[in-house]
Amino acid sequence: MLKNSEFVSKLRNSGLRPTKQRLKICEVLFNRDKTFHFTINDLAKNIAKNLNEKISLATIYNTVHAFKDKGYLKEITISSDKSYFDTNITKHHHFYDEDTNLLIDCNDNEIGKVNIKNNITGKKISSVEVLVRVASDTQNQS
Amino acid sequence: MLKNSEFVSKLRNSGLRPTKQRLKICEVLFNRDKTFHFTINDLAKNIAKNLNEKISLATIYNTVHAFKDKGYLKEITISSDKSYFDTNITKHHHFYDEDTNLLIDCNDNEIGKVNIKNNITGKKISSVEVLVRVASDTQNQS
DNA sequence: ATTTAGTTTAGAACTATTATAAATTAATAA
DNA sequence: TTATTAATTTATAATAGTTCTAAACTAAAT
Repeated sequence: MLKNSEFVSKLRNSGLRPTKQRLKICEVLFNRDKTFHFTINDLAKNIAKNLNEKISLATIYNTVHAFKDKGYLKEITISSDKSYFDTNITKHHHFYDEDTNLLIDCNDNEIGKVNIKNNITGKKISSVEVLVRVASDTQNQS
Repeated sequence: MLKNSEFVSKLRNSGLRPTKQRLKICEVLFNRDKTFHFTINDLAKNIAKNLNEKISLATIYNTVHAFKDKGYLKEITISSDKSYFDTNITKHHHFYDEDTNLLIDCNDNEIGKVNIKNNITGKKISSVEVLVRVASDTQNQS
């Protein structure tokens, strides 16, 4: 559990003013034991339900994007209509459960290092992401 | 170069009527030497530019989704606002060039087999996809 | 305390996609 | 063939998710 003052300096250090709204969103996102995967919609509902004061939807969008730009969140796109944010910003891969729509972090025990033998000439690799879609045995798979 | 009659049977075999519009879209998509990566927007512009008769945007959406459902196209989602379709429906991975916004197919010479050591209990893997984002050396990478 | 620049907000605007329902076309039956 | 039927196409409306706007507000600097 991070203290409020830690969020304040975290925000200040990245040139973001530690406003009431941003600090509340920090608490929701980062005061957790486990990685948190969420859509903007999830977050907005969570805030509406658990916080006394309301935060405007525009602010939620602005803040999530600001946090993403500053590297505090990673975006994981599952399909054109499902984009998740992840509080785990380390390099890692994901399982996506098609039955429950849940994203699950992988570690190196689960997916070995991806061996990239040839890169595009003149380019630098900026990220490597593996997405393993899973579904229950009985479902029809794509 | 596939013949028109081949598209007709391809469509009939999957329960889709071989309409004028669908056959035109087949030509645009499948009469190519190389894999074709496109967004709906790309395809709509391509059709508007190269075909004499117009095809309604709704039909383009319907057809691409029908082809995807029948397994003639694969969807590759890059980010929440960029979804590509791929005429290469074999299992393969992609490079995504962030400078040019181009998607490039990988083969096994470029990315080795992904080693999934532990799957989620009770689930079956429906797909494994690797996306390698690349950008020119001088750009700032994410 | 005053000023300045950044932030929040509600609601408008925009964009991509899907839905609707009438007109058209393909397939089937007579 | 022609008539019937069911699928498809179409323009447009509706929807949903996100971004924009500009006024009100707030944090930081003077």
